[in-house]
Amino acid sequence: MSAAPVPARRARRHDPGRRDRLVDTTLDVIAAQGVAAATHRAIARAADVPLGSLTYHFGSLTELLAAAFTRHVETVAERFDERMRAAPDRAAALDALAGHLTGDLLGSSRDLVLAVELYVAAARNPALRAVTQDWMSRSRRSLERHLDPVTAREVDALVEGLVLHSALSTDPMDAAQIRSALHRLAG
Amino acid sequence: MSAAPVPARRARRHDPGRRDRLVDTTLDVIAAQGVAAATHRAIARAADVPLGSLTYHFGSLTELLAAAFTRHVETVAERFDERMRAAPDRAAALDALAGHLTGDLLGSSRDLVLAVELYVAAARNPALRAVTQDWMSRSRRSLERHLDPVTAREVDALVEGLVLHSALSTDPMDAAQIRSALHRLAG
DNA sequence: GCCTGGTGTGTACGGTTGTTCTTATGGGCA
DNA sequence: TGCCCATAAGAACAACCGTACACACCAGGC
Repeated sequence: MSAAPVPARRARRHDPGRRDRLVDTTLDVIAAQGVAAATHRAIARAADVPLGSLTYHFGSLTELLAAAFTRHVETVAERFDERMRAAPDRAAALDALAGHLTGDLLGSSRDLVLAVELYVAAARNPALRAVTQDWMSRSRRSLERHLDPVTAREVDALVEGLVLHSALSTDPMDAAQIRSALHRLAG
Repeated sequence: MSAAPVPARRARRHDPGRRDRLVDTTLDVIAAQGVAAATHRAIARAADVPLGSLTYHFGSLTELLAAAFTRHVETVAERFDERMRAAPDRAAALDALAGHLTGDLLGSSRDLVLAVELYVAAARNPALRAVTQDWMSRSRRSLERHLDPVTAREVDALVEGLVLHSALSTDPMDAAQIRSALHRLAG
């Protein structure tokens, strides 16, 4: 039995777009287990690539996390601005905002979890704070299509609170309550 | 030179109340460096006790973190309820709430940081989520001294959003804006 | 058809972590 | 007074971490 001089198996090869796939997988891992559990090894396992592939494509773990959160913000902010652009007036904008909250963010717990994880990680990581601030300013700009700057800022704060509240509370507010709170604050 | 058969120095002893002091030191470390950096060793260094002392007094790191956050919530919730009890009517309660926000929470970055760190940690840790939910229900009960339940819940969400917003934004809302937003939502 | 450089792969290293364990010690009760 | 156990102390361990590196491979330009 000397037949196996090559114990190592060299399986898959030629995987173009792997870098992109790693960014998506990173978001999956963060959503499922939190940013603290998003280690090189956990992401490599989830993406089914060897460990070394991560440090090849991304200079550091922070760089990878920043790329992942940037992609997520890009997606959500774009979707939200579309909703605001489509709204004909202020009341419709508030309804669209309520729809964005109950549908996009709170409906899928994935987006909600990613938002909170980003908030948390950004509190200590300057590179991620830039991503968060970009998100804040973009969403405020979208709101200002229909609201004055002061109200837009208040609404933005309420929205963040609702997100957090929904993530942690046992009995979060339902869609009707959210809609009514928004109209009371900005109607 | 065989004169030193006892290389280990056994310094301090008899430290009653060390357990309490460890809880306070844990909060200090979390406030200064975040919950992710609140390791056994970091806390032991800050409290100037040996490493083994931590696992002697607390069965696990999670248990210690829960004890620390519980103490913090106890302090803040008690202070807030005092403010609500002292307010004679609804308008005074809203002003007192604004004062609580701008003075207690947002004024000292310590309380603000601890709140956000707790939010984050609670998202993944069931033991800490219980602490958060206790905080939420206590503060809502305090609010209901002057507000109807529905409004209390909305105000609670806005407050959480304001806390998060202040922690992360480059230009947080000032005291006057906060006061006006509260009165608009619940006045 | 070669050659080459970007890509893929596996392993190793130094450091940090939570937790366990053995040993010392002295304050307070019998 | 003398003993004893709750407390204090420090070393040790296995697991896991980010990162570095040496080597294998093959698509595409010559």
